[in-house]
Amino acid sequence: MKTDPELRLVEEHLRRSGFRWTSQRALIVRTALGTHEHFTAEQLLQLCRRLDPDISRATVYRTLQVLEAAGFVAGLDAGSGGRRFEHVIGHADHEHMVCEACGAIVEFHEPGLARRLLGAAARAGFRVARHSLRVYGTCRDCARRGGGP
Amino acid sequence: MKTDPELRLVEEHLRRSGFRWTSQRALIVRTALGTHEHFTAEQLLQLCRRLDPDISRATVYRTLQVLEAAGFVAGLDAGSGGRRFEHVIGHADHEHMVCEACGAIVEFHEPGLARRLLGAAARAGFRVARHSLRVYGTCRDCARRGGGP
DNA sequence: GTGCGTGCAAAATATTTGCAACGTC
DNA sequence: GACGTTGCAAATATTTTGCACGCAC
Repeated sequence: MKTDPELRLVEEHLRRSGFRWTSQRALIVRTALGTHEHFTAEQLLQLCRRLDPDISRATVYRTLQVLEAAGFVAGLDAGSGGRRFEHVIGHADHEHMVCEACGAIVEFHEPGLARRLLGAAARAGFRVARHSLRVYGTCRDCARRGGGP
Repeated sequence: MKTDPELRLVEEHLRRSGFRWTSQRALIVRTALGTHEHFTAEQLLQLCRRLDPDISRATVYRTLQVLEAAGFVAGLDAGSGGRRFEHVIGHADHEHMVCEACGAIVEFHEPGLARRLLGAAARAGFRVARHSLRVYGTCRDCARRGGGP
């Protein structure tokens, strides 16, 4: 099995924070990290169950809380159908475009944006922990198909 | 009662879109616009009930769906305890810094940001309608007082 | 008058919690 | 061995829906 440095990073951090590292948590974290899409708690549960059919829904929810508090996972703007999550590691410095026609979420990278935010914040005496940028509109396909607004 | 131009704007738009303008919708929109920051559906319901104790939870939910589709209200990253919403009107061309220690919300303006977003989006074939940028961290006062993270 | 919108209550979803057993430190 | 974690099931919380009636258009 691939030794995933990101997995190690999470393990390291959780241990240092006084959390225990269990096979369930490893599975959940590995699954979350390996999921490129944005997922709901339920979807993550189903993915995990492919490898461990006995894992409990409650464990997934509880682990997501831990991971969110630790900053390894972040909640997204949810339409209906439950909260969406994404893992944060390795996703540094990217933003999200949300297509309002088809619901697709496209990631994009805007170089230097983070630096400029830090600069603007520093001028206001603000210490930045993280940020959330979301661009709403119409994606290429929907614009072509429907014409859009 | 104050004639709220933003309220008029919403009414105008909804009417034009074929929705009916009812006393309940007026109350919900007025309340949402008058609410400073994020609220859950339940909180909005309680606020509305101070003025109309008979308004139904379902009506608030249904109206929120309409307002969200129309772009007057947007879903936020939800912690636990249900989706959070915020109203969108009047938020043009400035961004928000949110202090996680005291809850203060500081607005700031980052010149050229909108232009760069449009550029990045255009490269991806994305047509931008609006965006939402939120910077989370510690404000000057809280950093000085508590030290922060 | 024609429907959309509303209220109510019930249904469907989503999330949290109590507790005994279990596994990590 | 102590104590955080897990699974299960039940409890809560949140959101949606069916239906009869009322109101905006």
